[in-house]
Amino acid sequence: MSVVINLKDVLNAQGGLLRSPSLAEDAAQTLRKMILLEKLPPGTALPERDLSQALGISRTPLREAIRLLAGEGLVQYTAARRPFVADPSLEEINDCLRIQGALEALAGELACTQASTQQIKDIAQINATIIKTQGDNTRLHAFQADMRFHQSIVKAAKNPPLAETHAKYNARLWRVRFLSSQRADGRESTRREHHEIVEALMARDTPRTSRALKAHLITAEKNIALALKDRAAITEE
Amino acid sequence: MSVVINLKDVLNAQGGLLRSPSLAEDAAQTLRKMILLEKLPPGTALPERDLSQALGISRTPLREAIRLLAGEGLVQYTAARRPFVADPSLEEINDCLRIQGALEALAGELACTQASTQQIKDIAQINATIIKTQGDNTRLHAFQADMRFHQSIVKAAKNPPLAETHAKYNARLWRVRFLSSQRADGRESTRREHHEIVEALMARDTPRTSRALKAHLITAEKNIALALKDRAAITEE
DNA sequence: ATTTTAATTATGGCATACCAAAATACAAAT
DNA sequence: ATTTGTATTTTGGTATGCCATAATTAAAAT
Repeated sequence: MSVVINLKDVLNAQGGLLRSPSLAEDAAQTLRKMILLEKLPPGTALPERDLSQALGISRTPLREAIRLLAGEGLVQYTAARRPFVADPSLEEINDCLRIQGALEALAGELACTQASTQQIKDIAQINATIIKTQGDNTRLHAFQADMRFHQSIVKAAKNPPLAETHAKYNARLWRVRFLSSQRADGRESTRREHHEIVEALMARDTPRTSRALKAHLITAEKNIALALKDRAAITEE
Repeated sequence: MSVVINLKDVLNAQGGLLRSPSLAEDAAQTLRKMILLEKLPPGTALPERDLSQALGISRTPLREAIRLLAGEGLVQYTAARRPFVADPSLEEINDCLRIQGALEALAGELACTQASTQQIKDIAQINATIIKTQGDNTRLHAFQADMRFHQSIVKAAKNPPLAETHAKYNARLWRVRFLSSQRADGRESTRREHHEIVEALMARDTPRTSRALKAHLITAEKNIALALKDRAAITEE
């Protein structure tokens, strides 16, 4: 008996490259962006027929896309099972941020013992890039760099389910975090906290890393509360 | 303009009672049980046609059920998108247990400040019942009581997304935890650790509760490793 | 004018049919 | 006997149609 190794399987094992996405996954990605950029504002109804027609696909894959987003918390259902864009209260956002904080703290702890030196260097490198390009890039780019920073830490923890759950909460919090990243005042504390996280990681100091990441998420909580308050003031003019 | 309050909506808001489950949800529950009781052992292929026929439904809701289970990590897909019952390695199980540990620790911390005295009493009560009925109930009942104990703590944290994610990892770990709960030797340490958790909660001592829950999950990790080792020895006879 | 009730429409749940790609079985060649 | 090439079957992805129920509108009754 010979062991057959399929090239495609091997490639796909590495993070699902190569595999052409289904219409449902495409649609989910499209809808995700539309929700996060508030092209589909919170509370918007998502009728299957209209949406599928708008995206040029049939109801079946569109339905599946909506279920995916519901699994991420971006879409909810009414009692009559009608899907709509989730409109999380500040409380719910804070609930999610606390979870994200616990997940990142765990990731940081694991990274202290699991990460390769190269991975820690990479994390430091990403942070250096963030500082250097501060200002000249668009806000969107800066924000995405920040996401990469946190993702690289989670990745260094070498715990795939953790990465998955973390990614889910990232998606769920993307919109409000993007909102809060627009504000200039939190920038300095972000820079300082990132520095502390990198230092703690390089020292492979587990409790310090954990503390630094938790503190960072608490700061995020404060900034988001301020951003939403500002926004509410603007909206009701 | 009058504000219309729909009775059904109000009832459904309380945890989705009343709403008759869809065929997909029914099927998901059926499959969940079959997977967890190893009626569908790890690695089993889950062809849509056969399964839907076996359950007496069409492919559409069956597909949806499979996606639900995939979202919980109970089902995975091959590179060619063929679903099969997940067969987690000991490593992956431990990854999940660490996440569950972090989630429960967070829940315990939140419960210390958020839980009502009644809720903490309830938690203590559930634990008392576990101790009292130790032995005379079937192992399944004892196991379910243990689940209720942990769930009641998470519930007391008053963080719905946390409860949701915790429930997901519970589903994912159900099978191996059930397996390990069959072993008699871990029983005494479980009893002691449960006691410590309850004490810490009643004292509303945040760090102590956190520590107690983390320690409990580490014990679980050890017991599960032993249980899987035993089982492997039996299987290869 | 307001409330009830009936008719209409919109919407999600489900079943089914078709297709392309993957897996399998089988035949031929070496 | 092993490998290669080809036909067949299996399987997931997608589109579509029908149905029951919820939402909406129109009509009728008070």
